Amino acid sequence: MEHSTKHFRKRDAILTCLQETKVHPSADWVYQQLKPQIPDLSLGTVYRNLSLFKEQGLVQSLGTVKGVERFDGDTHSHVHFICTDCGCVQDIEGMPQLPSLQASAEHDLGSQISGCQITFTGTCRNCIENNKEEAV
Amino acid sequence: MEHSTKHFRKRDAILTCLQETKVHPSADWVYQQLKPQIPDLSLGTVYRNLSLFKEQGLVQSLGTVKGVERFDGDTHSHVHFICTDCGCVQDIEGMPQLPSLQASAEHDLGSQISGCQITFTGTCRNCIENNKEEAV
DNA sequence: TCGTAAACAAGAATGATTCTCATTCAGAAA
DNA sequence: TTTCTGAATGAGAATCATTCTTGTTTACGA
Repeated sequence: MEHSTKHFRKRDAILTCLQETKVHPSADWVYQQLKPQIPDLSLGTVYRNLSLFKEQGLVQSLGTVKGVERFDGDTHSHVHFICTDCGCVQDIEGMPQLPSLQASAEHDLGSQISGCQITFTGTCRNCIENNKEEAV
Repeated sequence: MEHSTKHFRKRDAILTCLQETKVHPSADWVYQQLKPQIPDLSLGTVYRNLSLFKEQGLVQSLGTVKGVERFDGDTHSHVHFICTDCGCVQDIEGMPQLPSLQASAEHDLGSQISGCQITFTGTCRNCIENNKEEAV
């Protein structure tokens, strides 16, 4: 955090919030999260800074889940699992095939590749449990 | 096409349109495409059938590109390249690592995985060319 | 102290997608 | 054939995430 003058306090708070959570949040989640500490925060500011961070590569977008864009403050290349039921997102560790996959694609397309996004979808453990209960 | 009575003519046309193109279209693209042949087609019908096809697994969604959901009538598991400049989508063939990657993820998460989506992003050849020209 | 540019709040505007409701159609039943 | 029922649809309204606009505040250099 180089700056942190009053001028950047909100920007810094948004980035920190992104980096400290593992929920892969939406803009609105970040807003709701910070609102109590920063009552005069506006949702537009969250959106504005989020897209700024994306440009700067400080944050990556996972695309939209149920119509809402989700972000990840962890920019190292990794794989995600998205529950199509509740919309939660989890990291998948490991995946030793990743570098080779990326290399194949680059070979296929030339050097034009700048990003790679791998997403598995399905039903998370929680939702599987809940669905069982409902069925009873 | 089992049915093709007047009742299903529109539904069939939408599915056929999806399956015959390689552009990975949006709902509106499909609508614009079919409108000349089917003047009384409504955009709502395209959306309605598209989400029906998704449920039935006849069509897969690639997620949103520039805020618009894109679809693929080719449901066999393959990899996509999306140009962040013009928004075009291309298939990437090959990728022998795919089955192994999927297996790893399933091992990691249990048997809950139902889908996998791999997307590379970057700038397509056309846009690279165009950018060069603009720079002159 | 001024002037300028960035950051911001608040709320309006946009636009993709979904929903509502009245209508039409197909196929079964009478 | 006529009636009935449920699915498919058109047209347009409603929704809701995201972006844009306007006016204000802030930091900072001249």
